[in-house]
Amino acid sequence: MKSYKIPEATIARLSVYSRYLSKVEQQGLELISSGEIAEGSGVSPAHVRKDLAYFGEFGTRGVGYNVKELHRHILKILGLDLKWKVVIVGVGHLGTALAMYRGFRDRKFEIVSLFDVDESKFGKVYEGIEVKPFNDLEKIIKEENVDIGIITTPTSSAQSVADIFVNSGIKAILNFAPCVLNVPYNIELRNVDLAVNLEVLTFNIASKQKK
Amino acid sequence: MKSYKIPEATIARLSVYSRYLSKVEQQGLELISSGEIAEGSGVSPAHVRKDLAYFGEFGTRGVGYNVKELHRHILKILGLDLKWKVVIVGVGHLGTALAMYRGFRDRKFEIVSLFDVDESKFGKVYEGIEVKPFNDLEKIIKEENVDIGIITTPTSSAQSVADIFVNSGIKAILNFAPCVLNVPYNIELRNVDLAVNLEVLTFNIASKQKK
DNA sequence: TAGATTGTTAATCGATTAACAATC
DNA sequence: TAGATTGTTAATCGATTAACAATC
Repeated sequence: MKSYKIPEATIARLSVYSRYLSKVEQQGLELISSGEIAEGSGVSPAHVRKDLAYFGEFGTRGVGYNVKELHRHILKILGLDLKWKVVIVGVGHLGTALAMYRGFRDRKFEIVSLFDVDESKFGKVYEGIEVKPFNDLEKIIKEENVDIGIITTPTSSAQSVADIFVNSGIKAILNFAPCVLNVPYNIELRNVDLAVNLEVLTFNIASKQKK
Repeated sequence: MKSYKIPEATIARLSVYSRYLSKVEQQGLELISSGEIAEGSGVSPAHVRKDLAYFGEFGTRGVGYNVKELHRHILKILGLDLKWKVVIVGVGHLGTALAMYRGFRDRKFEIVSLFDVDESKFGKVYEGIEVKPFNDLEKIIKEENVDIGIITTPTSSAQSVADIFVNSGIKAILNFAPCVLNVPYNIELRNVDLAVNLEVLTFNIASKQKK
């Protein structure tokens, strides 16, 4: 693996390629070209080849890529050959939706538990995942060696959840609360702001209409 | 408004600034500097000023920005002074979560209806929003002049939902199904792939560990 | 005037794309 | 050899950042 910095957009695209390859593999196709992957993923062929080139040579010139092999390589690159333990804090609609989200379950993510402060939710089970008291969060992260924490609480609690994550030795945080979290540089943090997506669309529509 | 192309990232940041300004406005603060907005939004002060500069001059040199005024300006830029009608197709966990999502309701988005093919869901009401038969989708979009359609169906149905959206004259689509949709160039399309976010994190953790 | 902070320019940095040599 | 497609380079494009003139 080469050592220059790899764009985050490249990683996001690799994830998209892998999902498409998974579909293609199920269809029994053996060989695929960068052009076909590009079409199936909504990017350019040059993009596909460049993205892959960061990590090695996976194809055969004049021929293409072996679907199965390339798929396995990409999963390995993304760390998806490993099993990842995840907890979700905040058992609202979004939290439970994520707990049951097929896109997470199809990969090797294991959702260890859900957590909430609301006593009335304790013990509830969603698709085999139990809701536990927020007070047990730190203990369980340590015991189970949880890798990733997902925050789906209201904004007001997000930072304190993040603090507990950090103290418990979690490695990465996926935050759905629309706020800026302070975490040490060695913790991977990714914010997903659902409302931003709608607002980019309204901007685009509105600017068209103004013309 | 100047006419050179505005980066999409700028729009996404404006949305974040507006949320922070909303908070600051509630606290009763009147003046704010680019540095403070930057800190509250997790970006650099230069970024804040550059982003705003695409749209005009909203501050006073040596002084800063009037919180209320700037907030109103940004909302206007994003098209959030208007009311937007939204439908959600696919009443799974994610669909209902989005229907009830505060981040959407706090803005001026009006969720007109939810739609599903499953008869047993027809007539159910989530926070005042009724689930209607998928067959009525086209009719209602036209009748109600719906602006934005959200897709939270399984991947296999996503394209056919998009086709109906397009035929019904919807202006923008927010797609949560992990697939590439084909829509005419004049329809605004935005894909949100929740699993990609987790996979960017696993890549980052995995590459650290390999070092 | 001195201090502060914006608006804008120019420099830097990084990502995308086109093109082609390598090679099956 | 001719055709095809990768891997890689170099050119282009665009976004970020630093720096500073403008100005309150």
